[in-house]
Amino acid sequence: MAGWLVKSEPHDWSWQDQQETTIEPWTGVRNFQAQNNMRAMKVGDLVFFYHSGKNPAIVGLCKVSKSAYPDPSDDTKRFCLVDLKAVSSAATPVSLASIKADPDFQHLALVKQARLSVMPIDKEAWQKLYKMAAFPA
DNA sequence: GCCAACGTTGGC
DNA sequence: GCCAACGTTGGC
Repeated sequence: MAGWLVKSEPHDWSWQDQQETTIEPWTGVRNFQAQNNMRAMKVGDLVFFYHSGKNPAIVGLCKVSKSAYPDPSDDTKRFCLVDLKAVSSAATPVSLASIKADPDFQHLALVKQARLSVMPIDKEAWQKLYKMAAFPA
């Protein structure tokens, strides 16, 4: 199963905000690589919700509730977005520092490409991160 | 708040 | 089509 990670700046859109809404159109992705990743998402795929900025960490788990469709607010018609739904909160947020400190995670785009805001997470890394975050069943 | 990394834009 | 300049993101 494919796993993903999306970043959000908490002052802009936080995990708190995400939980208080049912479905959130994931707008504002204006990077082709990130766009390509979003287009590869399927309904039901799970997505880590990551806070950038101060105390960067994986804080929550979302599910794709609608796969990529054109962003109606985009005049250039170049960009798509997906809808995300909050699933559960990490009992133990996984900090970027701890991810960087673990040799198993050195290949992740999160470590190697700081500026990419939507990225795939391979199965092994996903399972380990999932355990570390201790999501309630 | 600063600075490094990197993606995008635009001139040639 | 290349490359320099610029803007933005995000970690510290």
